[in-house]
Amino acid sequence: MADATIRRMAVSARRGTPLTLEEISSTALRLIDEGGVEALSMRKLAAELDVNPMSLYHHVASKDALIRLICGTIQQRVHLPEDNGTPWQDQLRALAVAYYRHARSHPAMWTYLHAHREVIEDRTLAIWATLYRILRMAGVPEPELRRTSDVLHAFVTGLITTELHGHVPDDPEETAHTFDTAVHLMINGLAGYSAR
Amino acid sequence: MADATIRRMAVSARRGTPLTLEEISSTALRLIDEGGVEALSMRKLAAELDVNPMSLYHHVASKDALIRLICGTIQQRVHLPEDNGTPWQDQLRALAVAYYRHARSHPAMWTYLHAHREVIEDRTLAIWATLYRILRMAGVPEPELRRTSDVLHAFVTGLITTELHGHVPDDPEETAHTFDTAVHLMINGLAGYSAR
DNA sequence: ACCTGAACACCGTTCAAGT
DNA sequence: ACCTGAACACCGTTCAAGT
Repeated sequence: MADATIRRMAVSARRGTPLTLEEISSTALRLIDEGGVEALSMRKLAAELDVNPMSLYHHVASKDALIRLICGTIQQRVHLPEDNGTPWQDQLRALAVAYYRHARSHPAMWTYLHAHREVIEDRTLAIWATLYRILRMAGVPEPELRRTSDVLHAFVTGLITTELHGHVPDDPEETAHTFDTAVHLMINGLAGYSAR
Repeated sequence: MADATIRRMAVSARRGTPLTLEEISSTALRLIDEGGVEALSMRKLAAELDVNPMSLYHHVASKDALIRLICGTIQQRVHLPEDNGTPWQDQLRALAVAYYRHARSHPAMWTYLHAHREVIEDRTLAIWATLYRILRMAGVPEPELRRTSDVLHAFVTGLITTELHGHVPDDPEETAHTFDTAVHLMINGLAGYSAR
């Protein structure tokens, strides 16, 4: 009815180029980055892509499936530090920093991800391999590895969530200092293993 | 139009008794407990109370304000352990356990609360006083108190979030063990202070 | 003072129909 | 194969009207 509709019909389908899953999910992620997960609606997303809302359902089963898809691609995007031969304390810190940087790049999606952990939990994820490697260096005994890595992951997750939603507007100095305190606490806590 | 409407009109207002804020917020909390925050709708809430949806707006400014109200009452409900003269290690553990119990009583609301931390942050809350007291006993120097308590609170929050959304369906033994690991890590981490 | 119905501007999703 | 419009069953909230 509106002239937007007429224009769209005239070009057969949205500007000529066909809709792709990649295009859908990256635009959806941008909307989430800009306004939080609750700002994503299938209708707004379709408008952003200059497409009929229902066209989306030809590429994606539901809004939920779309969000899960985005969660997956985000998780693969974390850049984990390699083993560089430095002491485990340094490597643990580097891992935590990398995780924090990753969270900062898509804060809203990250928060959603960790409040709906059923979406993650893929224990084959590279993060766990890296964490295991570092904890072995720290002297954590094999049977304690899984639990210890779970706990440390939970600690860092809690820390990042707090930092992301914490002090307005954003104080890098304060964040760095808090981060230092946290890493020191974790390293101290693990020190008991290598001492024995 | 439906006979429910006719019945309601006949009794003048919903079963005779007038609507109260208490009744609204406790019913809303029940709905959230049962189906998560996303299961709360003003219209479903009104139906549950056998009232016109718009009547709610006479007691509450918006759905958001209602949720904030519930967040507040929930937070006051946490039962914090008193100083009982035992070592700080025991008291820290007791505090963490109390916090976990509290989270378990309203998991959905608790998760929402900690993913929207702008709703909390009231530093006068009793939890911070208790944490400060314990950390002073642990030998944390005064200028480090705020940051250290922030970090430990973040750690416990992350741990609880993980536990709440973790292993299906619910393994108390595993939870207890993980909890032990976490508390030991924190106590070990803090031990550096009293040693000096 | 408190409650209500109709209405507005939104949602996600189904389905039958178009090219 | 891919896209579309109309429709359905929902939302939160405003507003004028009722008691």
